[in-house]
Amino acid sequence: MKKDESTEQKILSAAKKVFVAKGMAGARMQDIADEAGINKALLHYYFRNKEMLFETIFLGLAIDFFPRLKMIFESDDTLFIKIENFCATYIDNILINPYIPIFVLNEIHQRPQWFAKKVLKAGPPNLTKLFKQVQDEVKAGRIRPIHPVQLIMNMLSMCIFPFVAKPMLMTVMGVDDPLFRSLMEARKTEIPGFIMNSIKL
Amino acid sequence: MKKDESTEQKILSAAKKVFVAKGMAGARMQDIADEAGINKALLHYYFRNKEMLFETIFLGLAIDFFPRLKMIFESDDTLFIKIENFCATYIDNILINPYIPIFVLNEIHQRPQWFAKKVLKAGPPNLTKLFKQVQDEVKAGRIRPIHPVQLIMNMLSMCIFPFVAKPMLMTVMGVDDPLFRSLMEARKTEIPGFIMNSIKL
DNA sequence: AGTTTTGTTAACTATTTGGTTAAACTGTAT
DNA sequence: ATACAGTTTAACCAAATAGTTAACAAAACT
Repeated sequence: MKKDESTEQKILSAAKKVFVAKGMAGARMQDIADEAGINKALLHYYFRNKEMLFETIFLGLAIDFFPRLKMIFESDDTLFIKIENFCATYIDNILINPYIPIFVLNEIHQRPQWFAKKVLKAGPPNLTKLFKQVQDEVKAGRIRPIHPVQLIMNMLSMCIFPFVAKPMLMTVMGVDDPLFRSLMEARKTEIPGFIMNSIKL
Repeated sequence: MKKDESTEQKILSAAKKVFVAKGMAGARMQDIADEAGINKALLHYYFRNKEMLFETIFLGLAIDFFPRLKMIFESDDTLFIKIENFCATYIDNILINPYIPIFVLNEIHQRPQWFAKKVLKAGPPNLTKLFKQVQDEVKAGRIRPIHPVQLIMNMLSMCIFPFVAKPMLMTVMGVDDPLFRSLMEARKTEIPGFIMNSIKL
């Protein structure tokens, strides 16, 4: 419970924490109330029901995130700069809240249609420009031939997956928290380097 | 409901389907009973409670999976062959049940300690040999310098992440099911190629 | 055939959980 | 002070859900 925030802010912080940790299905309204240091009825005073509170949190995360993607992907930078920018920015942001990706991806998996509807309404990042840049670089003979979707998938995978799989990787590879963090810091430049080495001719 | 299976098998199939789709917290014993075409009490006759049924399913998936990993990683093949083998085998297997990775990773995220205990008991794949191979290749000057953990993370990420993020990628990138499948088929050789290009000197 | 064991069900119980109600409290304007 | 709106709480309710019971059916055993 944080003292100096307004009740609504306390609820939002608490809900974010509980939803991200346990997911929509696993989260309990009582847990959120406890975490916020308030009565459960007060939760329903501010947010009519669990669904609305969840939607507020989930869309808050998405709304916070998509514009950053858009800015990078739809900018006028070269492909190489975009890749560097994305990896550094994305990893930096996620390091602050490492469990958001698994939460978001799992909820999307639970309700793909609901997500698709919300995303289309919000105006998703437009990838056509980025795709065209890849195709142009290929045609110009500056990079090896590769399907733009495959390239973007590779980049997204290498940036996001380690966070999604953090507990598994730590167990199976015997990595502890500080090492994980420093590996991720390193990846901000490792991944762009890895990609460049692979596609540059 | 499948007719010609034993009741226990019907339960296991149904439970796997429901747990993988909805996760432990979201799955309902009634759903599993319905899916198996039996009474809910019969579920408790075969499996004392939800926790035990879940454990059976989850460990079944892990037990089915780790040995395959071990075989590849602990074999005597060269690093390059291991990478090729892993990508092709892994993607082939996951294409059959594409939602297992997000299910498994999410449950591990919910109960990292429980998972760590189970994994240590089961004897997890030993990566030291693979790590040493990477270091040797680096020393011999056959590949660019790279931390083995980073290389393995890159490979795992590119193989697994697209399945974890399937609904999001399909929405954001405008990919449909057949295209997704063919992209994944292509990745069985694309990923090893991408990695080779990046690290080969 | 009769008896015991195993498998199956309908109906039930206990608990968890999302949500409501009505009363009490807090500050503010009259 | 008092009336009043907004805020907060304790107590409560109803639905959902995991798990139990007791009776019944089928199979295996004598």
